[in-house]
Amino acid sequence: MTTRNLQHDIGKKKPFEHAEEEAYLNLIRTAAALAVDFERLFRTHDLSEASYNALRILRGHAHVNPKAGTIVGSKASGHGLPCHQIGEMMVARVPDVTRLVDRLEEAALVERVRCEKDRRVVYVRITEKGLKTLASLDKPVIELHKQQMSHMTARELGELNRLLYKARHPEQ
Amino acid sequence: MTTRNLQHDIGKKKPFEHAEEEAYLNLIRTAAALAVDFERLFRTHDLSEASYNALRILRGHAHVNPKAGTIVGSKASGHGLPCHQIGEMMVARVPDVTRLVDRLEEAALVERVRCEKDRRVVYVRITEKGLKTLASLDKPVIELHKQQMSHMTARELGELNRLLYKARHPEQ
DNA sequence: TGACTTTAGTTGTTTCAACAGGTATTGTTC
DNA sequence: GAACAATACCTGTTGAAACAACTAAAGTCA
Repeated sequence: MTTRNLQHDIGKKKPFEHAEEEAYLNLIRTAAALAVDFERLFRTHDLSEASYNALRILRGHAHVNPKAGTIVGSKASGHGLPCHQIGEMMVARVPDVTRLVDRLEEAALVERVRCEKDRRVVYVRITEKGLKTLASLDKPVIELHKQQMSHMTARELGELNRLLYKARHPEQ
Repeated sequence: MTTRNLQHDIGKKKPFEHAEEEAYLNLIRTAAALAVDFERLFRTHDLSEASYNALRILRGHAHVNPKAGTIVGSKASGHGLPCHQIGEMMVARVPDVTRLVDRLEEAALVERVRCEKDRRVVYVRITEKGLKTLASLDKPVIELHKQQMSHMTARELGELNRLLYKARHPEQ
């Protein structure tokens, strides 16, 4: 058996000179390959990976009635999250949360509420429609995750998580 | 010591229920974090990650005089690579090689030659200017790779490469 | 309290990615 | 060899990412 690796994958003639370079390209290629499937899934609900991510963050910080799955509190009371906090929590930094929220608001998946205490701040809150959209995606998303990683053992997934975390934290 | 992981990284309140989901988000986040540095580096030479990648592919398939670093063969003879092959070899699939090449040609980093045998095909060839641009990036790129991965052991890099490769090849 | 800095968000502009549709050339099949 | 399909690339259009400049509000400090 010949060892298959990135070099053959991309039709590179010579082996990689530096394992660091190979790791980087491997990372980009794998991330892109897996992301394509999710992009396609999200697009069936007119969402991008970024807008889905933002919605997930907002759901995680909404006051939801666990039984009914509805939002607790009125538009004015139960504030959501300030724009800049959304930006900080996104998996991939988005340098334009304003327009990301614009599009979500356009689709009535979120709503904006100006903060009265600090009038610079705008709270963003997920709507019932946003919750429903996410709910309809929950199962397909988990299933796609499982499908993509079905051939990886639990130990491998754990090790991959550890190495990926370490890779982006040089200081620790 | 508390174990730092993705959950704390993105300010998630609950731990991940599925290791598959965590691995995916870890992957996207790490790839984005590392890519940002390269995007910035490439942009100092008016290149994107995609156009740099295409240039690297074209250099790998050019007939270069190893001593002088110049291109062997005239524009008409030493053909480069057909557009669709470039697309196949990119680390991240680009569904529009034409305009990627358009921009590179605009910047005089590549040139196009229509294939005489099969007139559908257009060969793309890196120019001397393209080679020079790449050459000036070679050292900074390698150094950035090393810097980003300086805290990873050789064993960890090898394991990361193995796991990433496996992650995107469910069939094997 | 008034000048300065910082923070939060918006707006304007340019570039690029994504998708679909179109044209020219070649391959295939009856 | 004519009709059809497949391939290779180009073009048109739309939406979104990237970057910078801008406005408004709040904090800082002499």
